Amino acid sequence: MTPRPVPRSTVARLPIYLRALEELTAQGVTTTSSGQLAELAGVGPAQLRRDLSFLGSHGVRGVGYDVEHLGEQVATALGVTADLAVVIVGVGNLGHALANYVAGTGQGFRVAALVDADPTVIGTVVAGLEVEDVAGLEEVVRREEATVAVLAIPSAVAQEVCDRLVEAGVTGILTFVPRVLQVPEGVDLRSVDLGTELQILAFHEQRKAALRG
Amino acid sequence: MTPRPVPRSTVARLPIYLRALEELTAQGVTTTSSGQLAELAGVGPAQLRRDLSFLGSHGVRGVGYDVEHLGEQVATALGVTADLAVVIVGVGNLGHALANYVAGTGQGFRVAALVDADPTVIGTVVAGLEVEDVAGLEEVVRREEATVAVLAIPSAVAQEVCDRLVEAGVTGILTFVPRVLQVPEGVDLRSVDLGTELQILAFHEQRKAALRG
DNA sequence: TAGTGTGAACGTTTTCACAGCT
DNA sequence: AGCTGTGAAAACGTTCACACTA
Repeated sequence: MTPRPVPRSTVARLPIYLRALEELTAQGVTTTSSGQLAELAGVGPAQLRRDLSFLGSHGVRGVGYDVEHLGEQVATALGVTADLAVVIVGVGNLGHALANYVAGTGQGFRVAALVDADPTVIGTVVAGLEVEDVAGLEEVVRREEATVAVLAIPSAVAQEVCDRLVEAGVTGILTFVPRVLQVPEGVDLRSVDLGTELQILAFHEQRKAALRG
Repeated sequence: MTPRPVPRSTVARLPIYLRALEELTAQGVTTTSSGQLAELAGVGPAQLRRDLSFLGSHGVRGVGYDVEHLGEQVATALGVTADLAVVIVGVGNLGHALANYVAGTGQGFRVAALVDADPTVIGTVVAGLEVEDVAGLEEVVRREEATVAVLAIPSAVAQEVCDRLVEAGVTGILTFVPRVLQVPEGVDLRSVDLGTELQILAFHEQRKAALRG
């Protein structure tokens, strides 16, 4: 056993492999190969084997991988074996969609609480949970022992809410706010921004247009 | 002038720089430095200078960068100077949020059309636009001369809709569907998946827990 | 024989450190 | 004097190609 550190780029692909393995399980497939799995994941076979090698040797030469066993290994590596409590801050359209997504497909997660600042939203029930007042954010985080939060709130209040979450004990934040947030060492921040994604597409559209134009 | 190819990783950061430059403009700042801009963007000064160097030399040694001029250069490089038509497919909570986002902050984009399959949604007005029937997807794409589409629909129909979009002339797709999509050469696909993002956070949470536990 | 696991080659991205310009 | 722009070095990531083994 050689517990090498798993590279960032590999970690980013593990969830895709896990989904592919779940699909295969659902189809009743019990054994797979790096070729098949790579195809499903949209990567090269060599890359897939290299990625999996960081989790240890779980394949059988000449045969392939046991779908169920490999699925367990990937899930264990990702740390999605026990449900992680997630607090969603901001229950507009986006927060609403996120809450339903996590509540629905929640493999490895559960929506621990929903929080908003809008009095017309507080008290309503979304994804089976009553929306609570952001004023009690710290209590909610401590009550649920949540370490992960999702931010779907206006830019203007994002840094303040982020600071309060960290102060209350959150160490992982997924933000949909189009703004750079500052977090202390030891807190992981992942940012998803529609504007950024569209602008990257715009760049490639321009390049393609230039080649023709 | 040396029009070197802009690396992928640099392209991914340009939108962040553009936002930072717009913030500075809003604050009335006319000149900035790699140090200040890097701070706002959350990257190192050397990385920022290297990134900007791919767009040509626009800084002044000993002084810094002209905020307005640099903003124009970055916008031009990204291809967000003229509004790009975007079709949003799927107007559930997520599609709704995306439509409002693009319609609101739309620097470089405009929502050309909204499309859905649900009869109770078709005909309703969202973000100032009437939702159209997905049955007429191809006509909508051609009518608006849209080259970019956003997918916020159920997994089961995603590949089919994707194929139809490509067939109709779309060459850039941003998908929020948790599934690997196949697109032909020449079509750019960017994927955003909440489940993947949360699982990456779970990985880091586990690592931190292991260091303490 | 078929398919894994991995050393080695290759390509990309980041960082350093400083020459060069204003 | 101060900040940019960039060679050179280091770090990181991907792909190749094949030895190895069930």
